[in-house]
Amino acid sequence: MGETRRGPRERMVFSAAQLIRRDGVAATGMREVAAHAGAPRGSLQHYFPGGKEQLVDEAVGWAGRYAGKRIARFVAGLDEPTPSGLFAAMAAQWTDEYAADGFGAGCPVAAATVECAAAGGSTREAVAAAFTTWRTPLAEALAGMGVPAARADSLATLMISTLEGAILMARAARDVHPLTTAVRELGPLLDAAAAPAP
Amino acid sequence: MGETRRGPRERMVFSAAQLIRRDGVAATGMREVAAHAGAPRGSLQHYFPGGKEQLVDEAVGWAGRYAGKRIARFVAGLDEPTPSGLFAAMAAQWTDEYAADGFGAGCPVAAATVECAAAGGSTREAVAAAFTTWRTPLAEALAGMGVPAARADSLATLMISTLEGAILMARAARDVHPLTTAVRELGPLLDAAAAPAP
DNA sequence: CGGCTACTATGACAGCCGTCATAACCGACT
DNA sequence: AGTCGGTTATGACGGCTGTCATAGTAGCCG
Repeated sequence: MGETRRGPRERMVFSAAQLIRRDGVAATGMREVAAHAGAPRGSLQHYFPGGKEQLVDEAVGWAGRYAGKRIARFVAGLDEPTPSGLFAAMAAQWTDEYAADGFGAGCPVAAATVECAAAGGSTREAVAAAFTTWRTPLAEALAGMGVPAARADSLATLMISTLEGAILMARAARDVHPLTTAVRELGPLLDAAAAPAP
Repeated sequence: MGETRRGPRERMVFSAAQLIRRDGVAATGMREVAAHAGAPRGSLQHYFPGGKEQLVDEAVGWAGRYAGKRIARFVAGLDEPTPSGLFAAMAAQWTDEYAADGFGAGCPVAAATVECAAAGGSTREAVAAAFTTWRTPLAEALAGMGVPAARADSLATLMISTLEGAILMARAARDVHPLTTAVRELGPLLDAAAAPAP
């Protein structure tokens, strides 16, 4: 475990991310977050004086850092480092979860983007930062696999775009098909970019 | 105009779709929909006895049919019909809107998916149907351009996934870059699939 | 003219929300 | 022993939500 050893503050951020990626931002209540984290309700205003917006922002930031750190782990787990293998590992995280626990949850950053991008609060900057903390290590990993620096960032953006969209369609259809299709169709393109120029 | 000539019922569905794609499902109130449509509040329970869920479902269905019908118009507008040209036209609809009106709105189907996929109501089936209504004519258009039937549906899924994800990242960053990147990187792959097999 | 249907109008209701105010606990330090 | 800062506890508040009940109006039809 050790999970429950983390302080109540971090547990609430984690719980907020989990509830947001399942039900969305608006449908996730502050009281619900505290209850899910096993934290006292009174701690909410103590740890998050900025209110719900601060809690959502931190949950989004946590998700972005989590995704960014996973990149290195995925690369380390590959037999031979190829862009298509990395993308397949990223998608497998979702197909595995959907096969094991059902299609109940998506990406919390996507949820916050859909619900808060137009509102103009600080959450829009938080989601932008989260995508950056996700894309940057991904682009660096691609560069380390031989992708020219000029294209690495573009392909990283493409990979995240396609993955997010495939997650969306998979949840809608309750079928991992969009995810497996994305891996199959995009793989050759990614590896071709890593091949040494002729 | 002619727009205002449509009955109040259709106007409310249209307004619901517009508000949902901007603020999300939960943040869009019934009273707000009626006001936006210039329709009397009392008509809500008359035209939508199924409540908010019915209204959201119909808004999602409308959006799916709209996207499906746009495919034929895009194809008709191309100088020479190629998969990459079609994808570019689909993305251009978003880059044009974002350039003209800002990044205030996304895809209503995506919003409904994020917020209602876990709830288990009828909306999840509505979003699944909407994606099908969108993907089917797209796959047929690809097949008409020479893409083998077996791959047409996969590429259609890939195109919608990537487009939805790029819309998401574009709104987060307030930058159309993800959309233009998707078109540039995915174009060659799509056209290669339409080339006659060697 | 009566009546019937389609639509509109309005107010009330219970429920949940985020936020705030206030007070109590509690371990630590001197 | 005392007190002080970091936590927790609890209740209240106003506002908004979806939904319902009820009454009212308009217009066609016999």
